[in-house]
Amino acid sequence: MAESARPAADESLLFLTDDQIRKGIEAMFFAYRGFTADPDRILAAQGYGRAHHRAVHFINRSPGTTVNNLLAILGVTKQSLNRVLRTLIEDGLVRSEVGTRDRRERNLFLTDAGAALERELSTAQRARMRAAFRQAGPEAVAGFRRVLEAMMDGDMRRHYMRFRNVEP
Amino acid sequence: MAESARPAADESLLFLTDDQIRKGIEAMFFAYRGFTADPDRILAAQGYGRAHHRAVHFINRSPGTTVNNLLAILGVTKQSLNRVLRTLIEDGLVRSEVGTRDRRERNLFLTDAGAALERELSTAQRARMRAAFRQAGPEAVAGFRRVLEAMMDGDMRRHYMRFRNVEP
DNA sequence: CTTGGAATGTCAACAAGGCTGACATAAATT
DNA sequence: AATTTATGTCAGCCTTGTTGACATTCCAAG
Repeated sequence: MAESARPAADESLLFLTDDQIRKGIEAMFFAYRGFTADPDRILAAQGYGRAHHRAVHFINRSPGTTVNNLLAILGVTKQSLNRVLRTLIEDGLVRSEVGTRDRRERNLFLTDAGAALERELSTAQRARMRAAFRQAGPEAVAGFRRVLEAMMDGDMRRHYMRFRNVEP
Repeated sequence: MAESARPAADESLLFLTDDQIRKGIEAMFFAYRGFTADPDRILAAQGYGRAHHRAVHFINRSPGTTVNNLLAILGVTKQSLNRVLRTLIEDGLVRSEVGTRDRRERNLFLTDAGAALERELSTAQRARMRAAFRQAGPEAVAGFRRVLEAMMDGDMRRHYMRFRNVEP
């Protein structure tokens, strides 16, 4: 805010022009395609889809999670999740145990085979993310995270934040 | 590789640890939900889906674009796109004109009604993006864009970059 | 001019993965 | 004992993706 105020209006807020925002929207669209491309290929080769990936990811992330928990995180209906979960259990990738605390609940775990698939998917996805992070640099990564966190719905931000607080 | 490699490994590369990368992956997942949430509500109320949004968005972005062009950008089959396009044309949101240069081609335009829907969708989506941008600040936005661009597939980056070079 | 091939559209069939509604069961809670 | 909760399951519907086959239109090369 020294001698000239114009640069402040023209430059400091340039990132909020409609055109910049539209660029951001399209960046999000195209980047998400890249984000899912590698796992999609692996999944398709095994007869699975993104829904399976999501389930496997979050079961791995908090082993022993319940069906209800997963429903809240994934934001789908139980019927939809159940269909996916059933195939994963039948195929021996997920193990469903009757809850100890509350025997109505089912605690979900990855089997060794499930963990192997998770690792394969995750490795591919992380490789791309790591390459993008490395290319963009640490400050860009911090900014990336800040913008994404601000873009989440409140509920989702809650899940994103307190994810590790799930009983083992 | 000066006297101490530890600081470089511990701090400067912290953003490349598996845990940081996983955080980035989940941020991307949860943020994309927020990204599409508002348009999804508007679309559902009118009996449309995301596919319609995408078509409307990119026709608005480059009026007169051809079906083939759209196919390349959206990455779906012509049959899939055609179904969406047909309903949009029937509903009077999109106008399809026989190409002048090459009369096999169809040039696609939004009608006034189509432009109105586009505006409604875009306004909602931009509002959220703008709020996120404002909250995160200009440097974060620059980082956000850099990471997303690095995450795109080559093809998609091409579309993202030279988008305005479409004949009018 | 004829023919080959490209661009587009259309029909049919199918699958994944969302959704709703209805209902069953077991277990916890009141 | 009655109710609520967590889960599973059946049936049916929608959107949006896929393949394959085939027609039409029209440019361009022979």
